[in-house]
Amino acid sequence: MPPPTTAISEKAAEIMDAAERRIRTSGYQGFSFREIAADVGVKSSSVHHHFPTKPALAAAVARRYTDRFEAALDKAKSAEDWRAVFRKALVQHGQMCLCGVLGAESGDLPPEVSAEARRFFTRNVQALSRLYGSPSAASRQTALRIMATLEGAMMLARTLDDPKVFDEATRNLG
Amino acid sequence: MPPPTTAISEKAAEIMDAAERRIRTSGYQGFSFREIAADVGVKSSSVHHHFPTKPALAAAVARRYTDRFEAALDKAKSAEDWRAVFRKALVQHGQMCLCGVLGAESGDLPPEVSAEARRFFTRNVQALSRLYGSPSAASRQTALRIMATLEGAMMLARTLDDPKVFDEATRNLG
DNA sequence: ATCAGTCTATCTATCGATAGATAGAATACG
DNA sequence: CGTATTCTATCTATCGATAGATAGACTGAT
Repeated sequence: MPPPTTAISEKAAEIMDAAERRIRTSGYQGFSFREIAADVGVKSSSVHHHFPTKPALAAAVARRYTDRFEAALDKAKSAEDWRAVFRKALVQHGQMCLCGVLGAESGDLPPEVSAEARRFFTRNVQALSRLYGSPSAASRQTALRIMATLEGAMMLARTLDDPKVFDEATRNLG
Repeated sequence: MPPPTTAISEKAAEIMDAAERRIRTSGYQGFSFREIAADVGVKSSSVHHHFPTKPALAAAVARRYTDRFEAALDKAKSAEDWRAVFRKALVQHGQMCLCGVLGAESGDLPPEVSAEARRFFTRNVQALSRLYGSPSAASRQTALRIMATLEGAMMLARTLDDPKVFDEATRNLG
């Protein structure tokens, strides 16, 4: 038996990889089916075969990103652990948080895409606030502040093209 | 005499207003000369008359934004004052920080535009760090952290479509 | 008469999306 | 078994719309 029957084909996963890379670099408006197709070595019509529309592709990419992010945070016990996960996303790929990019242009995104960006932050703020005791205004405030600092630090580090900026901006988070 | 001879014409200013609004909503890739032209009631060729290229227009808008921002911060004496300026930009116009949007897509921006985004953050981090004593690693770290939190909070508030998120995320900044 | 500002008209390039064809693998049937 | 059918993935070709940009004519104020 081949690897346990996957929901999506290998080619579809390659397409999502390319789309994620492009979106995290240039934003939703900044990628095209033709570019993605060229990245994976097919024609744009083949990309449409796997993902009918641009919003559908972007939403699928965002959903997978959120899933992976939550998996990586599964064992996070402190703000420092969260910082490490964000740091890895920035340094390892040299790129912004996917949902941070989408959030920045959220004023003009197809509904299905902005919904995924919203979902990312809603769920992560909830998870983060659980580290700070029972649900309360105080724990939510702390979670929002930390999430804002992490996302802003990624954006600053990318804009100033210096990963050290992330480390400096996120010292003493908790 | 019309209002004291301005460097740029009134129409050029209108064009920059429209461009700023569009960029803050949709990002650099998300606005076009035709849209801007329609916004101010001219043809796209007239926009080209005032600003030869798209990068030139975006860079001019970013430069003006930085100038105005620094003017508004002229009398800022505390992190709380900074917070108020960012808050006004978010609530009054219901939009992201222009340079926050540009920063998010800074991986694929014309050089003259990403240079303006970089300039915004470089100058503001310097100014902010002056509030925290003589130049030092510590004052710079604090400035970077506060700037990251303010920008991230704007993005979160916009994505979650709730201005209160900004207030919660930026409580106890200093 | 000059000159800034606007217009019409047009160019080339690219966009997202669709149609129709084809090759090959998988599946179902007799 | 072998044959017929269906599915998957890709291709070529094309659609209408829109992108940024340019050339040249017109208008109106100084």
